[in-house]
Amino acid sequence: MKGRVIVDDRKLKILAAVVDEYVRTGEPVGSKAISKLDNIKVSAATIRNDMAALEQLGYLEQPHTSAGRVPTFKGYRLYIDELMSPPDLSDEEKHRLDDMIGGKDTPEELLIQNAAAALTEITKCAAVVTNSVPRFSVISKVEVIPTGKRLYVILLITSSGNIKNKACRLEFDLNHEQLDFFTKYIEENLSGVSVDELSEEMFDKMVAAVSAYMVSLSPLVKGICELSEDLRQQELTLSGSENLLKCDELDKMEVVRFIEHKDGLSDMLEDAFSGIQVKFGAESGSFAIGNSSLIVSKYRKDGKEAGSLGVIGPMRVDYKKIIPYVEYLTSKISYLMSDDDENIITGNIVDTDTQP
Amino acid sequence: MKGRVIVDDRKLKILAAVVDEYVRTGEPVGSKAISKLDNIKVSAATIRNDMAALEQLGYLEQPHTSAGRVPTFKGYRLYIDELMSPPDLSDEEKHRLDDMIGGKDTPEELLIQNAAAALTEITKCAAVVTNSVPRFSVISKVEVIPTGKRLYVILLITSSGNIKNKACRLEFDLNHEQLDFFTKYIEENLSGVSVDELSEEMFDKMVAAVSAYMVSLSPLVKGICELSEDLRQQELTLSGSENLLKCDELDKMEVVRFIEHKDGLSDMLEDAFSGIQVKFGAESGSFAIGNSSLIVSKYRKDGKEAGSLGVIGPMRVDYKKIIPYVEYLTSKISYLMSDDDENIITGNIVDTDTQP
DNA sequence: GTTTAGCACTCTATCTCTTCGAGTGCTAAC
DNA sequence: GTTAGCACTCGAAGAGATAGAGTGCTAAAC
Repeated sequence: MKGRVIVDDRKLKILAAVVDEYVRTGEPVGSKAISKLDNIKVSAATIRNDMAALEQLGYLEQPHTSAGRVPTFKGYRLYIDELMSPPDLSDEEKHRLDDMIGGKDTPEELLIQNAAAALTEITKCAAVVTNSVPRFSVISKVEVIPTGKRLYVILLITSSGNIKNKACRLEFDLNHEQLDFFTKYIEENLSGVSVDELSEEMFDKMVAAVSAYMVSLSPLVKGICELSEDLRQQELTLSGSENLLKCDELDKMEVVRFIEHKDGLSDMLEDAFSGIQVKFGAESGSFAIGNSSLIVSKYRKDGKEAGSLGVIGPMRVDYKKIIPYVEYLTSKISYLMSDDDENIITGNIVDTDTQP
Repeated sequence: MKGRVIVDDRKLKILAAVVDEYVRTGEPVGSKAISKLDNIKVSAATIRNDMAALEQLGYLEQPHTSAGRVPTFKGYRLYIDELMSPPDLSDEEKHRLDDMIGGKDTPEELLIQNAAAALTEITKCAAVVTNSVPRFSVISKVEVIPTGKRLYVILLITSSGNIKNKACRLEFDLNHEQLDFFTKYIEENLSGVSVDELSEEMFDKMVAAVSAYMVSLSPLVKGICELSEDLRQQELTLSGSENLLKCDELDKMEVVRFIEHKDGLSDMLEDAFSGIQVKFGAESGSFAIGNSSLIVSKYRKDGKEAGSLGVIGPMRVDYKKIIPYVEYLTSKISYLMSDDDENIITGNIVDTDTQP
């Protein structure tokens, strides 16, 4: 074994070239192919030496002795973080995306669905979106509405316009006074509370307090508790998953299991910090697909993180092309969802277009 | 070519045996394998002749010249409609199912979800259920709840316990009187109206009437109209879809596309008439999976069709086993959903005999 | 006329063997 | 430090060869 291997500029250039070629062709890349590239001036033999060094450093690997090199995920990581410079989208591409996702009057729900559809179509990968996360919203209203014999509907509304309801059957009917007491109590305890703060213990206490007044009220509190769980649960939509099955480099069984259970996806999306990020299946314990990569970015609503938008594909994916798309879409969605003039509370189904 | 080929009893018996064997083993069935069966007394040579005849008639086919026979979908059709006699479930099996789905006090929603889960587990196929269709239910309550500046939540509740809500933004805030007027008007016009009767024209008329009082009320009516459309739309749940992906005989791409879009499934379930039915993907244009089969039956609530329950698997599926399960579950669900004192219609053929 | 035994034939799946070529690492020369 | 040349390795792809399952047909038996 020789001494320390140094990563010089040429080696990085070669690494980038290998990744580009591999992404383009899907075949392991040999020294000869690299030497033919315009921006590489050295001979195949030199490249061979450098490639051997890059392999020793863990950036490249050989499927078998007499094959070309393939980037390792460490190689991709370096490529993405340091070597690659994705070009800007052309105006034409931007307009195309704009047309696909909708405008200010498009409901948020539809906006992110359209964005997912656009990503699916353009990238030929799977797209994943999460709903506007209601974390930063607060409970704005709780109603209990009698609808039949011992039957009540609970209505929970948040400041972000999320509405949940649930039917609840009690053992006894409530008279006006009791209903009033309950509604007041709940309003006092929940109004203005952030969705994030709602906890099981909190509801346990409320059950205790309410039961002291009237035992048979506790199912209502439990109902509200369940609704609040629904609220905290962010919805996640995976679309274009058939594209994942078309990828030869992904294990079909893993893909199938992933499509079914979406293991670890929610965490992966949640964990992402600001800006665009690329994560590899290999780097994450929970995210199930081995050779996959997730390109994800969070969109914002009125300056606050509201949800994520991402593309799932094989590790061998055209990052240069996809990253600008995801970046553009998230910023566009952030813009479309935010209110320039006032802080309007728009729910996922609010119809702002009120004229006939 | 010889003269007319006659389908005698023995040929049918052989066809049935071929289907049974094929279902059991998954391999093309040869004459020898059939001749070894206890209930077949003739020699392999005779069976060969009969199988050739069955092939000529389109009931069997050969994957290639020197392979055994496989049933065509026409063969399955004959088998299912005429030849097969599924055994009754044992009491043990019935109890097992009873435990799995719940009892009279289980909410309807949960009841059908449990039934789907049971079918998924037992059959190792996918199960599909549709919600109790609220067609026969009536609007029992409409509420309009102010929740913010010019923001209202509409709540629509049906007699069957279905609850829908929607946020709606108006151009002006309503005062107490206006809200009262609107609520009264809506209650008068919609209370007790069956979900089935709700029509676009009806709402158009209401928009006109309400606009005469106050133009900016019309978004509320439109909101209610949209909710009523939601009500009419039956919900469809596909569970255990990973089982479909495990089937070698189904095309993975088709399955994934199907899981994602559920093409044609709704129609297939809706089309079914009374009693248990088996449909093949090959027979239907819209239903997407080629070699699949759908075993479906409708359940009833108080004598009226309320929803469907079915199993989706490969055509090579153990009909003898699955059909009794689906039959039992639909009749059980029909029973559980209906009030005991009313006439209960059970079984695959309408049973006018109502005594227990 | 129907059924059966026997036999030649067909076709696939599987294995081995060979060839081909891409790509490498190493060495020696520049 | 770079390059040309060369022997070597290894997998992919193709060609037989073989085995086995199943058939269709014929002629004999019932």
